[in-house]
Amino acid sequence: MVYLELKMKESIDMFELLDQQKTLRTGVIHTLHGDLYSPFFMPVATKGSIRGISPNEMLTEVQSQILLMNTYHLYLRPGYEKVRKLGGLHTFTTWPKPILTDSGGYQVFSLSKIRKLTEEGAEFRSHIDGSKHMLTPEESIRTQYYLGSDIIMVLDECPPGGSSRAYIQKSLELTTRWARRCREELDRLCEADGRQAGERPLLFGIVQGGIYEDLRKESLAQLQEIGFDGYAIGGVSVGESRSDVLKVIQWIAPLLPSDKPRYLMGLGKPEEIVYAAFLGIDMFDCVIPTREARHGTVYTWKSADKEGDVHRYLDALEETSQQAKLPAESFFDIVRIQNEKHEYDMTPIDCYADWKGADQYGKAYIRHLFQVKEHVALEYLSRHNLYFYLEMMQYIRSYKS
RNA sequence: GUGGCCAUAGUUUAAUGGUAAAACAUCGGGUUGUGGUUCCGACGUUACGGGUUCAAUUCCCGUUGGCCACC
Repeated sequence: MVYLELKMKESIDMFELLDQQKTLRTGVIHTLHGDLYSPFFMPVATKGSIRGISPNEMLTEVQSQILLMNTYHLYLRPGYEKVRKLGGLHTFTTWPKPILTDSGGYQVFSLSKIRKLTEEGAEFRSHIDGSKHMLTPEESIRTQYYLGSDIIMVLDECPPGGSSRAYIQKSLELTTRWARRCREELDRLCEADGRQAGERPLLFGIVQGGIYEDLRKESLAQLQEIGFDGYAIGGVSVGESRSDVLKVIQWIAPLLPSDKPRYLMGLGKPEEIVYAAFLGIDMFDCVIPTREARHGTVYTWKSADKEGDVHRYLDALEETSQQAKLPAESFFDIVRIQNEKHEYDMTPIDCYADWKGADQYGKAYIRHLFQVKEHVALEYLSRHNLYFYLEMMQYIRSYKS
């Protein structure tokens, strides 16, 4: 009884709700490597680094609170045993703040050539050397645990957008069985290492169910029965229409436990993040700011009153989010650096950006560097988009209705 | 001066007596739990003038331009 009370208290303390404005909430998550103020965005450091930006710069300049790293990639290279010997990801990469790792499942499905899905796990061949591997729920958890992750994700199956209702139902049940095995494996590892509550990494479950409201609810109920430190919405924006994506978020976000962090996996565009944050999502990750930057697309502010623009967008969401729609007026613009109209334009990419170096180069020069494939241009644009995203999150957190 | 070879997209090259193809470049768009150089689309009066033919980028003659060899 005392133990149960202690356990309940612990799980409540791990996440604290600080404030709520309409359906938008701000909070703090306590992890083994410090506190995270939500809503926040997690830049994707696939193999232990954001492409072209050092961990030190992410810490001191970009000032990200957390990085996401990919278990699939780190499992294959350098492998978790090597990372463990080197002191874990934080020591290895010199990144001192929290790290969230994914389960590796998503990449097994999207990258590896041959795969076979069984009750036991996902069999796949490495995209690097073709070697055969078996990713089970237990192996995924062991890998994330020994990498030294602060927030561990369960292994799940993420069916593509067009999957049938019958398949999605079967799939989410498998995901639940895997989630239970993940829970048990992490508990076992922590107990073996004598870790008390509060000394353990957090484990998040993943709600599946595609575009079906009842299946989403069923998936969530099954996961809650097992019990997790946080709940993620998975299987979103994997091929469905934009309106379906918005609908799924609108349905499921309010149903996620309010005393636990809520994580929307893999999204999204700036307006989608503001939309989901308004509906009560706390955590985000997406490759868009860095991948689009490498392909020449950057997000820029519309006016000098950046914070006001984001807040007005949030105001407008009170109406539109009820119909699962986005407000008509945006708070940002898109610049494609390769466009010819920038050929003689010596003004900065974003005259309202105020990160160090944002006004250093004119568009004409960046465009030139981009066209001749100078890596420095890709890094500059990645840096710009990451600053944009993190600044946007800051304005979401400062919202008062 | 004589002989030979060549001329196709911005560039480098295909092809065929019957609506000209690719790569790269250029231009425009895409990218949502990252295979670092990605994906999709657009862009041509086949050097010029004549001839043969139902039909010529293709065959013939000439013009212009380029390359090679010889004197």
